[in-house]
Amino acid sequence: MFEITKSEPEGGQSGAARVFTFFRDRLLAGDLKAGDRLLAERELALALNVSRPVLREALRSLAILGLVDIQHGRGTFVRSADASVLGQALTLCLAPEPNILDDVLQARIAIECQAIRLACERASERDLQAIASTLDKLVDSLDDPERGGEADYAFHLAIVRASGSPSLMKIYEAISPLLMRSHIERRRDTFREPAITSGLVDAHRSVFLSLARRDPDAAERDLRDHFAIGDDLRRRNLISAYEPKRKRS
Amino acid sequence: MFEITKSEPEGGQSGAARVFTFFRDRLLAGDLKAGDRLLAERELALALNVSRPVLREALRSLAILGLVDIQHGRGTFVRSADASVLGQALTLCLAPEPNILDDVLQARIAIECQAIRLACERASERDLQAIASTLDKLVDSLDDPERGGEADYAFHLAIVRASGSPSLMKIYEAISPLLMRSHIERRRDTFREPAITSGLVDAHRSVFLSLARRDPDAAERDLRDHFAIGDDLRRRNLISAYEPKRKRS
DNA sequence: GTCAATCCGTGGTCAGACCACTTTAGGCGG
DNA sequence: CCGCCTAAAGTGGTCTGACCACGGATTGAC
Repeated sequence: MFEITKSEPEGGQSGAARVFTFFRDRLLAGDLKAGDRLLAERELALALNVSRPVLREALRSLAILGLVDIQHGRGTFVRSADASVLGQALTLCLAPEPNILDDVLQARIAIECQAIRLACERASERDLQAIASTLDKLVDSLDDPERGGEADYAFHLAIVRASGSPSLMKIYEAISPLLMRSHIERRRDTFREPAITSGLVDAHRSVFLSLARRDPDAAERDLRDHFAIGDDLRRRNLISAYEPKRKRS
Repeated sequence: MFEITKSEPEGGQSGAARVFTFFRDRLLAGDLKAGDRLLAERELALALNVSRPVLREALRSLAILGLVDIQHGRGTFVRSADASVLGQALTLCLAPEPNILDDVLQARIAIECQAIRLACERASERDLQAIASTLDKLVDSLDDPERGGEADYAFHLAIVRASGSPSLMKIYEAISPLLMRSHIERRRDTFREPAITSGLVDAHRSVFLSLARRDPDAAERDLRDHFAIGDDLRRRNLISAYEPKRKRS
């Protein structure tokens, strides 16, 4: 009669919360690997001593966090950790803040400046080639705003990847959705004059060269200059948008 | 006969997922503010045209993300955005990586170095006083490892707060749990000799002074030196632990 | 007036049934 | 013998209605 019913707290939680932490800890401990298939809901509910609705509450929560993938008619599978949920969580946390689309650039600068310092130490030849390759794409797509934006992002992402730091990488991925939105909103005002784009390539190239020369201080300085120019450009655009009288003013 | 039953996709999702996104979007849009109380589950289920279990799956997911607070016998309330869930998500994402406790320090350096640059521009007198206050606590608690650790963390947190950047702040809070674990693990090896602690105070003080002088380059340099010393210390400790023959070697 | 028991509204859980989707196994026709 | 097609089995998806557990307010007794 020592059944594990309500008489035992089991960690203080009960019901769905208990099942949720059960699976989460199994995930963290590595008992469940990506691709593993869970038992059917009915069997799991039986095994864990809860009803099916309760089990489903827990599974649904795990699914929201991207830890499992529930497929109708097929089963529930363990998923590898996903950075997209991080991005969503960050977006939710930052949502109430004003001007978040501008502020998130600060996080970007923070990550990239540290990443490029690490990259100067750690980047392999393969990493450098990958960055150089994105630089080529950037040059090729000067006249195409769409592809150009992608190439720009790819360049910076390649730098963060070259840092070899999972933490920096994950955080960078997490802020990417917000960065995208920020980028889109900025491009709405910036009409991308040719003079600017050519300077853009130069800026990227000098960042890359400093990195290839394994000079952390120079690389960070180039990167900061690059960001400062973008910032300045945005400011000037804002001014020129309001200084001459507008129709709806 | 144009009821909103299964004939209308309603965004492609159905059931719990639909309810979840419904509330999430309301949260993002600001229609629901922190502290607001939701309708009772039975009424909500009726209003949203779903059964109570389905509604509960959605609510439970929202609760996991820290967006609502479900209280037995009282009701369900909207919660203000919580960084703790961010920390958990980050921990989950980074869990499979090796040496994550060391690597997360890179993220810390990234955030703090950018934060202190911003703080040099933006910090108010009140911010500076807050930082100075934590510095005093640090001095007071030199002989108490527990309080000393807290004061140390408070000092760095105050700097990030003084940056006035919500993004940096949230990300710093997000990595805090991992930072704590990292700190604990490191202290397990570091026997905190008096000579070190005194140098620690000097390092913090010079960081603060450069910040108070509004000198971004000097402040970042001081900060990086501070981190480098800690890193070096850890390395040296590791070496001294393995260099003389150990029992279990 | 104070304290207690009671009642009501809330979330928490359960059981069983049925629906929808996917896969597979078997039968039927070629 | 091969291939297609249908039916069945297994899975998640949903619903219904009931009951339990907790918190607070109301009401009653002292």
